[in-house]
Amino acid sequence: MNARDTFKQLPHKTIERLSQYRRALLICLDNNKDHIFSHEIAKIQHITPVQVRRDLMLIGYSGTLRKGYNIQELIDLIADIIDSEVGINVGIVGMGNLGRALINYFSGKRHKLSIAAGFDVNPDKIGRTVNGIPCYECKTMKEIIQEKNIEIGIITVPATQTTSVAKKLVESGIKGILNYTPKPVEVPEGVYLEEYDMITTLEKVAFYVKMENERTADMARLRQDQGTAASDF
Amino acid sequence: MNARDTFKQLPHKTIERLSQYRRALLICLDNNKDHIFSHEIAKIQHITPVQVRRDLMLIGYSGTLRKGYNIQELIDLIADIIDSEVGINVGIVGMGNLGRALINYFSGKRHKLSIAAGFDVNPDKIGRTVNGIPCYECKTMKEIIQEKNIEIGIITVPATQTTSVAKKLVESGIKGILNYTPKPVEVPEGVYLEEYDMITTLEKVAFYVKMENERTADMARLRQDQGTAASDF
DNA sequence: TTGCAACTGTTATTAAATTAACAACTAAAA
DNA sequence: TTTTAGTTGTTAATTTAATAACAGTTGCAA
Repeated sequence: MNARDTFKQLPHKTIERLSQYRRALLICLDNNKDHIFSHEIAKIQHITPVQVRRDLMLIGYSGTLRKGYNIQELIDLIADIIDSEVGINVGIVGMGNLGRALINYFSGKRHKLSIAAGFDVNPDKIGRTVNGIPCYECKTMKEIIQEKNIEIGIITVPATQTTSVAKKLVESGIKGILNYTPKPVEVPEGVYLEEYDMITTLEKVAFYVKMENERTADMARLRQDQGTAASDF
Repeated sequence: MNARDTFKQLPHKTIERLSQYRRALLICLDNNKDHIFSHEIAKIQHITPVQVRRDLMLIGYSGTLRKGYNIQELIDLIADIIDSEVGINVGIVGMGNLGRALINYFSGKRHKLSIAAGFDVNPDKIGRTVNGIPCYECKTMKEIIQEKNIEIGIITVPATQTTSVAKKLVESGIKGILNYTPKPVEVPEGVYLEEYDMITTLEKVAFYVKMENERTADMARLRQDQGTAASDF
């Protein structure tokens, strides 16, 4: 099995972490560091050093015993694995607050992954640019996507429009969809789909905050009871 | 062990899915449905019916054999589990595109979880409201958070500000942080932290699109080779 | 009324992901 | 020179999550 086939079998979670490692490594590089230890990466990512070493083992990268991992080398290797050699173009459907946030946030960060177009139905937005990215009319989606060789579509429209936008993206020959709306979509075999709902994440945080609140309340009550019992003597 | 203690031990993934089930169920309720089958929920969420039934088993909910699950009952039960009885207030630090997107997207969706305040350093934003949510000066964060009993903070500032904002939130007594910036933060024990980086998700999609592209290219090459071989006869 | 198809609920199994354990090595300190 | 502290790399064990298997139930249709 060649290297490329090995990478195909990397655990999904490892793929996510590699992206995160690179993000952290790029920051370290800016700070003029040249080497980094597994426990340093681990601390940044809130995981264990073993996890880091295991991931790096899976991609076949070796560090130096007392110096750790060479940051530039590791960045390059991660790029070899997760980036597409030819580069991939991305389109954002929905140039509202979230669409614009993504563009501003993303632009120029990864040169193998570039946002090539935005789409909207609002005439005020069509024909203008956001951070250099042109906004097109939704009607022209198919032509633009094929013309600009866009392979990934990000959906940031109101939930009522999600289904029809997804349908249109699929018809345009898109290969991957990232859906940021709360309305789940269906895609045919061969189109990779990732959905993210911000409410779910917020509710998860709220749940664990609630748990913690109840735990501390229980403990306070327990202390109180013990206090009362003691004073009964 | 009482019901509440059981819920504490629910798998993390189940918690996330419960939130997603509710989201789907609320839509179904709007469509005047009153019952739903496990395979229907499963299809919406892109998971298996068994997974759904297992999750519902874990929360101790039973459906009817030929009718499926009562949607309203299930919504109420999920609310009992994941919502805080008293309600939880949320603050958003950073009223840029992403912060505003969250407010618009979220407002009024869950009555046990409400965004109570926004914070920014930009004088143009301070004192104004977005969708009814007032924007305060960052300097007053601690007072506002304590005054309004805000327990969760969402960070949507530029990455350069992430660390100092997180520090300030912790000092203000926040219980949970949701960090949407690409810069990881550190929090003390007892503060629940969730981080989400949009670039990671996009890179993941790009990776699997790349894989699929290579797979189809391989297959095309294979067909070509076979064709050549056949024509050699 | 009997059989069948379509569900649910639960246990058993498998798979994925994480963590633990530890050997091997290195550089610096004693 | 020897010891020690601190690393990496890897296998083994454990935990968590997902899937399979299937018994039990119901209502409809033959």
